[in-house]
Amino acid sequence: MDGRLSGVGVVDKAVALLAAVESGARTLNELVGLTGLPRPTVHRLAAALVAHGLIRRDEELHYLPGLRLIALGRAASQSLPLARVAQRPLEDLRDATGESAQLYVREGEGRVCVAVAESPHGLRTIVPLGAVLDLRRGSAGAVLRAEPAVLARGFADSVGEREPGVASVSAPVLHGDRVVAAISVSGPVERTSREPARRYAAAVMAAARAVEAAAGLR
Amino acid sequence: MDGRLSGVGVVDKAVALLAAVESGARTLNELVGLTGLPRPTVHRLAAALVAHGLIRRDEELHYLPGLRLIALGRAASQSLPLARVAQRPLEDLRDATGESAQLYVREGEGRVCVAVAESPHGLRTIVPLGAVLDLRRGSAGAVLRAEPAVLARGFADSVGEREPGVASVSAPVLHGDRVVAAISVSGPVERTSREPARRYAAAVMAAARAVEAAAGLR
DNA sequence: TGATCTTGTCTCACATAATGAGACAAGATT
DNA sequence: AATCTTGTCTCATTATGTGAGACAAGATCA
Repeated sequence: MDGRLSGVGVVDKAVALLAAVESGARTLNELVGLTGLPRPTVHRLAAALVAHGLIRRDEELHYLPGLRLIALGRAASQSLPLARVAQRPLEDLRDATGESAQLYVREGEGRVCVAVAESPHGLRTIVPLGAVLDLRRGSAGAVLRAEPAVLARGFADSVGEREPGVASVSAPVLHGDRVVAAISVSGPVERTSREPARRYAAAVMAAARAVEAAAGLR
Repeated sequence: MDGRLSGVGVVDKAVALLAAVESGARTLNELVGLTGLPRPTVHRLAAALVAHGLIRRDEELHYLPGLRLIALGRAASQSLPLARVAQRPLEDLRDATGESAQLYVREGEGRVCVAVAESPHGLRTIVPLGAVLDLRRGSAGAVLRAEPAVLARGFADSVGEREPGVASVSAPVLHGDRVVAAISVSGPVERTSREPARRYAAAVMAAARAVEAAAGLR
């Protein structure tokens, strides 16, 4: 369960249920365990979500993410033109560096991966689309926090900060002087070296410029 | 707003809000108009959803689908192994017929498109991933309703039934004697002719068998 | 075999928690 | 300056969601 509060209890509980189902809970009692809610409450709320297609149940009565979420997820992706427009630059960046490239946007106190281009290597960084990461960690985190030092330099790098063994370099995508997104390359330190910036900073910044141009940001 | 009731009012309202935002409502009053809910209620509920990332607001305070939905949508897709496994057969079917191919599963009194392979033609059928269609219409609807006549024949066809000008042929994907999905080709009647079955039935049924094989259904 | 868990489900008395009319400030139009 | 229209907030009211507990049906035990 994620502990956020919203002022509307039912919504908190319903979202906790969605998160629990997303994270693989299948049986009623698993949902109860994961959310900490009383069983009848889980049952009733889950039933309500099922009625709306946000949760579904298979023939064994297992709870699963509802198919309605597919369309909602699509709508969310499409509501962010930046993600669509960044796809090409991301792929170029991936091809130029050989490493996985991602686009992140800030979301409250976290950051969300909204576009990816995966490295062809067998050993590569994988950040699932939609993944919510810690805003306090990683080079993309530093960018999205709009750290003055980072903005002055035009990029940020990190080694094993968010996850051991992976290094990354990120650059801000700017709209005027506002950071609207962070574009990153990341890969295993074995390939990227302990000073990934030296190798990748230029390419990442170029990609950021490409995204800005494609998005028509001045 | 979709008028479904679930027994938990707050959930109904929250879902109505998600639907409204999905369908493009951007301002508070648009949400009010679309859902029929009182303004303070919309405001409070929307704020709650924003706190959880299911809705987001841009710098102009417009309401937009929340990025959290991206991950949930992914989870929903992945929870349906059939969709992943059907991708190849769908593409083969598309290539064999030149028309768009879709996989539908039943969801309550509707049907949801869970996988697609789009025709290369300029004029083609487009069914967005996650789209919820009428179970009562179209050849895929007949399949998912498990109509005896359809099951006996092994396929269904329709011309201009769900949407004027488009014809389709669908076959059931079976698990034992249970219909678990419908696989379809559809295109403009100008190309498919008024008797699409003659041309496509065999290919669609073959695709259904391929999906069953790939999914390990006996 | 019968006893004991553990499922999912449902009811219902209770008070928490959501409600929504109304008021407010701040822009935008007039 | 007067009038809409935004988004936002409060607060008295009670509708609404709550969850302990009971139930039936399997599963697993002895």
